[in-house]
Amino acid sequence: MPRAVRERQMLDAAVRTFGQRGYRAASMDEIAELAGVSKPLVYLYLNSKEELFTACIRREAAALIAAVRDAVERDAAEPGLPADRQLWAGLTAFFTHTAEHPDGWAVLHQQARTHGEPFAAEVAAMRDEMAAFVTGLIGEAAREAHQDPAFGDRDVAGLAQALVGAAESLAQWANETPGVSAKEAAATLMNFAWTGLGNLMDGQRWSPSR
Amino acid sequence: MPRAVRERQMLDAAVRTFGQRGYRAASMDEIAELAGVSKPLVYLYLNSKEELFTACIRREAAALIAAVRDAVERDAAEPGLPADRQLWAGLTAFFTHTAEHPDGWAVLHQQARTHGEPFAAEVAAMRDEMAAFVTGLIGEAAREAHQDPAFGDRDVAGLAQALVGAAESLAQWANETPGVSAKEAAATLMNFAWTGLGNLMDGQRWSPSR
Amino acid sequence: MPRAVRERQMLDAAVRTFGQRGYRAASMDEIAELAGVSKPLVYLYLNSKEELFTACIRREAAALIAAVRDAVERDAAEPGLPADRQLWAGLTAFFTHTAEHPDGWAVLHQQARTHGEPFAAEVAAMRDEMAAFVTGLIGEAAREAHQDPAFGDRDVAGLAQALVGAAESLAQWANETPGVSAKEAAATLMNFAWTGLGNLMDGQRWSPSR
Amino acid sequence: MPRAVRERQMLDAAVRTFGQRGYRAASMDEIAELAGVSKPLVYLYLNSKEELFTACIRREAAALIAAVRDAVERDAAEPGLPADRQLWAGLTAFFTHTAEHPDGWAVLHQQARTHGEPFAAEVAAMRDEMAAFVTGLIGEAAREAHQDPAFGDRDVAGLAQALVGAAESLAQWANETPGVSAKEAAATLMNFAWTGLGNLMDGQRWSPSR
DNA sequence: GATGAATGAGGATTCATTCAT
DNA sequence: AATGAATGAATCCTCATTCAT
Repeated sequence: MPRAVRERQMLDAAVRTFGQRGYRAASMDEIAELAGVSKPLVYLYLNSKEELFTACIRREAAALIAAVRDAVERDAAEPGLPADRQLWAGLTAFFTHTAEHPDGWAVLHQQARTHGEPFAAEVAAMRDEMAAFVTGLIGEAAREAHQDPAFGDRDVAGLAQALVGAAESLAQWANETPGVSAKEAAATLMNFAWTGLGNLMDGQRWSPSR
Repeated sequence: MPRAVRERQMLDAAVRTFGQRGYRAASMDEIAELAGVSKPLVYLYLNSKEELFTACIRREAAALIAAVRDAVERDAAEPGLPADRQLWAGLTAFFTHTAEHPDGWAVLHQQARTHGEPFAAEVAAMRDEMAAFVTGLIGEAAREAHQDPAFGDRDVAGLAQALVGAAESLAQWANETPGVSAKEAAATLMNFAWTGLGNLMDGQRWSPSR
Repeated sequence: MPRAVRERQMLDAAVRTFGQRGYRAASMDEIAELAGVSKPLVYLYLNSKEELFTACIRREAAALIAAVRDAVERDAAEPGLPADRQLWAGLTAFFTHTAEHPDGWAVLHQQARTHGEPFAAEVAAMRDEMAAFVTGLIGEAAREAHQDPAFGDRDVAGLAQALVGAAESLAQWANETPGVSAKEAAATLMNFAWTGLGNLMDGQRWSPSR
Repeated sequence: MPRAVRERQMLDAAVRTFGQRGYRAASMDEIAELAGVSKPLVYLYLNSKEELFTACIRREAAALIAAVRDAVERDAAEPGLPADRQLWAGLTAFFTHTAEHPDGWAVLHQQARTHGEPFAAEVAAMRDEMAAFVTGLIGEAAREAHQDPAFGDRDVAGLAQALVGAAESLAQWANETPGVSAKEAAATLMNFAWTGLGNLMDGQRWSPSR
């Protein structure tokens, strides 16, 4: 059996195990058994638990980003579509992908961020890529609209954080609540966020002093 | 030394260790040493790692909820304040508390949700209490504004979920990013969400078909 | 509360715990709690787990011997009763006492013999007393009947062992089998053993060469 | 070194340790060291202390039963031998085997019965097999001899229990008392029991009323 | 290319025992 | 006379990791 195939089997098994058990609770024994190979082979191909976990993070992050990017680009191919339609397409792809790959999503969202520096950096890279992506959709407009030079990168990053957090929370809620579809979750999020984002793009800001 | 004091020391040490290392990686040895007591004493008072972790979750959740509730109630004492001011007060308190207790927040947000049923339920209870709280602030108004009877409990619940999720994500981001204050995080979230909520209350909804 | 009473409560608790859990599995904590006192008091009165266990063995052994001896002596008060009637009385008392004090019996029969020298010696002392007692009933006669000087102490001890072993086995069987009374067990044992003993007293011996 | 060999070494060490120290007092560390392997290997092959102990019980019980059965069958091959000769052969084999494997016998007789349900059941099975075996030797004859229909299965079972109990107790005694041979123990038991059994088979019964 | 065999290190949990009061 | 508070030392068990083949 060619190496590439074996390696994919191992990563599949690892993602599933890490996603369900967590990094520490997942044992190399279980992963090897689930992959249908012997433990030394796992070490031969992937060197250590840490590297294996890192490989999982990278693969799942790339897959998620690709899914979102593809959807948006497919959408953007049609000319003249407004930004909200593109965001909608991306969110729908996000909710769909995470619903279809719950273990991969768990690895990224729950496990990777919870275990020290080697892994947090990997996820940070993905988050940056996502943020850059979102920035591409809303950032330019927002920054331009705001004459206020204080509205900078950090503000955009904060918005992206809020959007992702809301999306994650909704994804979990949608999974737990019977009858809530990915589309419905995406619509709820758009309802929640879009007008706010739009106002921001128009230069309006909320402030405690009214 | 009286039992109550020792117990508090242990919980402090446990929250710190769990928050930094994670549930599995935290060792009872380290917790005991940090608390300045012997391991058997930890077991005598808190029975097991699981119960110790649960006790941490409960204490931190109660403290967080109390902080938010107190802020809102202190604010509500002043008559005639609009709903957005109350939400702003609650959010500021939330971000302030999580910034001041980063380990406690890590326990609630990252660790507790990542480790199976005994703990997830504890956090879910807190989250529900939070959501119910938010619902109390925005629910009535939203429901009245919408003549559309299809806008029901589930929509309100979805919005609350999105708001809480966004807040949690921002809190995490604020903790990790140097120089982001609680007020700034709260403002970001208000910017992000409030106008959208306001529009919803006025009966406007976003839909993919424009 | 006077010391003697407290001490009895502790021994009661200890016998029950040792009998049900075994020497190693029984914890001083459980014994102290069952006795309704604090652990240091147990140590103040009985010094150590070993000494506590020894005290249990001594008390239970004395009680069992007393029960059997009393029954036989009460019987022997009536003049002219044959040896088998006395043995019958003793066996019945034995089965009755062990049935009424299962934990005490477990301590003597199962626990004490299973745990090294300090305790085995105690039980050996009781066994010797029992054997001497049985010897008093059957030994003299047997030894006299056997002109063969090779029939000595060890033969009598062997017979006592066999008798006690059969009795123990029957006691357990009687406890486990519904509807088997102490009297029935005693009768079965007499049936099993008495004629053999009688023959021995008459100088007959079985031998493989017929 | 092949697995089967290692496993036998471990069982040997375990039987010795359990037999001498008792189930609770025996430590996996000691067993592993005595077997000349590391502790994890013991767990890899035998899973847990409980399963290791169960494996010991099963192996020793099977060996003992096989020894007795072989002896009787070897004896029965010679035609025309009476029942007492077969019983004699079985008892001699029993005492010989227990004398040669004192730790195995201690495991079966003392340890296994003293420690709760998982183990007691294993020994009960062996004991039942033994009893059934004895019943096969004496049962038919006894039942036929007794016209009294009240002499039923339970009586035979009781006798078998008594015989097995006496044999076990004598084996223990023979092991502990220097200079007592297997043949001597067997002879003592035959002396003790056989004539009684014979009388029973002839329809005679002892009763307290003479 | 693949594995059966093996282990050093560490982690949760329990227990007999003591002291200061 | 009695106890609340505290611990050193084991004990069971698991896991990431490595060789020899």
